[in-house]
Amino acid sequence: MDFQVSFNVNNKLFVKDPENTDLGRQIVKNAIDLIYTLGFEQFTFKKLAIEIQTTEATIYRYFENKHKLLLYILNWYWSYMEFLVMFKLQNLDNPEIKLIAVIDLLTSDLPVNSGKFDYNKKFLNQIVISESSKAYLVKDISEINKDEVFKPYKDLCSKIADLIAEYNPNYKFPKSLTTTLIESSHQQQFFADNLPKLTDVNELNQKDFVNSFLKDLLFKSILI
Amino acid sequence: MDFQVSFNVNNKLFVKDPENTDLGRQIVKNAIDLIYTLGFEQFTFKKLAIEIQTTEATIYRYFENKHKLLLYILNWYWSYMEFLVMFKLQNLDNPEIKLIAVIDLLTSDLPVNSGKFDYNKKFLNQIVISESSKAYLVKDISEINKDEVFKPYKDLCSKIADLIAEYNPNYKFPKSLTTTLIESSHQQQFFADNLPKLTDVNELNQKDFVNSFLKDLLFKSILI
DNA sequence: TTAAAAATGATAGTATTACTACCATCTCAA
DNA sequence: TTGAGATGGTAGTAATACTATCATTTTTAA
Repeated sequence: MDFQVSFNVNNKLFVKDPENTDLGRQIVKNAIDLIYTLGFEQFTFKKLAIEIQTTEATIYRYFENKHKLLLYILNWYWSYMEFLVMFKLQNLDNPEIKLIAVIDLLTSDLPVNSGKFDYNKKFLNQIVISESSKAYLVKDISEINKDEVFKPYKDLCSKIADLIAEYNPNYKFPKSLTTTLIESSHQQQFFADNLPKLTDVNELNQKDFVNSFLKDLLFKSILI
Repeated sequence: MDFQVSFNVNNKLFVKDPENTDLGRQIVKNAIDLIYTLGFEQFTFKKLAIEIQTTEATIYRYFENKHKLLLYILNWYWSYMEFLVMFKLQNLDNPEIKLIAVIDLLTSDLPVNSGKFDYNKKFLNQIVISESSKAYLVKDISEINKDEVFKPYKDLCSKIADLIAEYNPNYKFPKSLTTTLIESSHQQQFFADNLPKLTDVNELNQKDFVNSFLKDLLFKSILI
């Protein structure tokens, strides 16, 4: 199996499309590595410029600021995730099995190969876990929301919410349950790594623990 | 009913205890107002100093940096919340009623009066909703965790987790469910305000909506 | 093929942030 | 009344988050 996946990430997120040039792809790839290594607060365009041996000015030609760059990376992730969901669900028709597949995706690492985008998927996963809420927990959210920068996230959520509604049309909170599952999958992984007393991780590995917690939460909530 | 509540907030969080002086209390009070108004990213000690007509140097005599000040404020909140939980649960012995009382607390505004601490409770609530995850989603979490700065949060969680275990001793994820409920209560309020399509808010007001969602989630999960 | 256009590099500069240092003053308590 | 502690005021530094300008290189289109 070998194919190219490509998404059109919202063009409000960049000044110049980084997918079109070597340098652009270098910027995104190394940004992922650096944000993972330093954390978003310590990450700067200056440090990134030094890393790829260019200048700040050049990076500013691609992205207005680091917040937009983070949004770009997350949008790429959410689009890829939605693609994976579609891909995994094809040929499945039992709603329960579909939902199990979704939870499995939410709690596993991204598959490594996706064509020319050799982003470090482990790092990308960790960024989503540790930094993604910083993309929306900002004072000017209503401004940036106008540019539809949360569309891929919303699309994924609405797809999952539809599966829930399919499973149990009477359940009252399909969307809120979906966002709770997604955000909780990040939180619980973060807590399991860093503040394990806030979780019930045990001898199981973390991914399995989060997976079983989320399944329990989901299926008890939507039980018919 | 009139009484004084006082908590000893972890002394690793300040250089000089702000509760002991007028200026110290001014700093905390106005920090809450400013963080609410500007958001944590735009909030600076310089702006706070101008607001209360003092200098940056003075504020640095109380707090090492703005992250510690945020932690201080959140610790105060979590300690107060634990006090409220204890207070509300006294004389209750039905585990279900206790849990309902907890959810009600998590989804309502703080009571206005608590002695000399005339912090703006509405603002404090919003700060907890919008900024609290920034306190732990940092690269040096394991460092700051050594100073027990998350103790009040952990204590509250463990208290609630105990109630869940009391209700259903066989439920496997009392702690993870607790953190999910708390964090989800913030998230859903934030989404209801800012990205309502990610939720199922309807004609109900937001607090009622979040309240009923969380109760549904909780009691279905721990059903015996 | 050549000239124009676009992309990048190099350097510099500004305002703000996140501090630290130092000294003067003021106050309150022994 | 003296002296310790709290605060004010000023200054300074390194880093951040940009913007501007100009030179060079690369691409493209006529």
